[in-house]
Order: sequence, then structure tokens, then C-alpha cells
Amino acid sequence: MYTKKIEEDLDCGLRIGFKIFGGKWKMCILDAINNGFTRPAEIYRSMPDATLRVIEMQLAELLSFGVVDKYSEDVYPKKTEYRLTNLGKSILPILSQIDKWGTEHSAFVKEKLQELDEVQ
Amino acid sequence: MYTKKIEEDLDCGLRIGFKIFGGKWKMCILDAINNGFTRPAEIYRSMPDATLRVIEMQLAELLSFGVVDKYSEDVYPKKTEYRLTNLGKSILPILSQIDKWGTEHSAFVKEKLQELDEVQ
DNA sequence: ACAATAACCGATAAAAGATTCGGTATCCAT
DNA sequence: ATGGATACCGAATCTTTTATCGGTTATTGT
Repeated sequence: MYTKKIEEDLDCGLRIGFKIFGGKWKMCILDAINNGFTRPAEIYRSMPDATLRVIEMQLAELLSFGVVDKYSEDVYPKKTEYRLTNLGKSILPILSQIDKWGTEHSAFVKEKLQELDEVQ
Repeated sequence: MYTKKIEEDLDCGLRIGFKIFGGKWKMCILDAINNGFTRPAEIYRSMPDATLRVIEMQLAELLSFGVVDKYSEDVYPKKTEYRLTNLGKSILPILSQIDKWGTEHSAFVKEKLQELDEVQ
């Protein structure tokens, strides 16, 4: 019998950050947009590990949080562009810092993960 | 009928970063340790929103990733300290940057989330 | 007319993550 | 010897997030 449901604490800057860009794909999507892949299909092709559906859902969330804006034009091919808002742009330094960290420690992390797999 | 299982791509620095410190509590725990709350019970008291069990599990993961080290002393009260490794310390700048971002945008984020709740 | 591309959405399944509960063991103070 | 504090762990279960599938609508090129 469960009684407690822990509610999210938004008095912590860390938690707020993760709330906004902490999903599995959000940072990657922001990175893609920043690199010029502004349309859903483009983003999808730039990161085919995610499904198009996921990208759409994440874009909708980022839109609702005010991280991206949406611009639609009625031309062919049906053109919808997502662009970073100022809020979205303010995340970029964090993004590049995490990316840099991950790249720098890539070898070590992979080694550790392999160790864990082997024990398994 | 499901066929595909997307495997994780660890060729992206962002994904590597999130793999290591992307959980709901990991960054908070690193922050707590950095602030001198080095023992599980201390960490728990410093962030009672999480349960002790969660903290234990997250610590075990951080330990296996080489982000923290564990030191036990057989004194009373049974003393176990978790300390940041060099890898763990290298995460701190990212941590403080996210915290700073979240604090700065706290008002805006809360406003947005409230809007979403109201529509709900 | 028909295939191809783009954007998007609903329902549902699966996987991941977090939480609760109930344990063990040790040590100290009363 | 009893109760409280510490550090753990296993298992069940809940919650959240992500993934898959199967659609709709619209437009272009052939």
C-alpha cells in the first residue's frame, strides 16, 4: 500500500535545469537545432537513433517550456522550423560543457561500463 | 509486435554525460558531498525529498562509475564516507553552471509550468 | 491517379527509474 | 536487554519516460 508521492522540488536550481533539458534527447535536439537542423525531419536524419515520434514529442515539450519557437510556412515541402529562443540559447554553454566533458571522459566511461557488463 | 530496441549511443559527449550524472538525484548527491555531507545518513538529512534507499542506490552507481570513492572506518558510529574522485570533481563546474541557470530562470520556469497545469 | 515527402497525433507497450517496505547486522547508551 | 543510530540489501510495485505502430492531412512530382 503506497501512500507517499514525492513532489518535485523546484527550489533547487539543479532540479529546475533537469526539468527543462534533462530528458534523454532534449539536449541532443537543441544541439541539432543549433547546428542548423531546424526541421523535424532534418533533426531526425541528423540523429536517427531517436524515432521521429520522440523528436516530435520532445519538440512539443521544449516549445511549451519556451526553449524553442515554431515557425511554419505554407510552402513545399511543408516547412516547419524550430528555432532556439533566448532561453534556449542560454542553455548552449551548458550543453557544450557537458559535451566536452563527455568527450574527454569517453574512454574512461566506456571502460567502466564494460567492466560492469562483464561482471553481469 | 515490437522488434527494435534502440541501443545507447556513447559516441556523443552529451549522452555520456547524462549516462553518468543524468539521474534524478545524482547531481544533488554530488552537490551534497561537495558541501560536506559525506555520509549516507548525512546526505539523506540534507535532502530529505529523496529516500535513503535511493541515495544508497545512486551512491552505488556513482561508485561503480568511479565518480566517488568509499571509505569505511570501524568506529562508532559506523562511519562510511563517500568522497569525490577527480572524475567527480571534474563534474562540479557543470553542476554549478546548471544550478546557476536553474536559479536564474526559476521564475520563468515556474510560470511556464503553472500555465501548463492550468490548461490541464 | 499514385508514390513520395513532410508534419503531426493517439493509443499502447515496453523499458527505465524511483519508491516503499521489510529485512540484516553492528555498535553504543541507558 | 532494549532502543536508537548507522549502513546496507532484496523484492515488489509504482511512476515516468521512451518506443512502436498505425493512422491523418497536405502538397509535389511523375
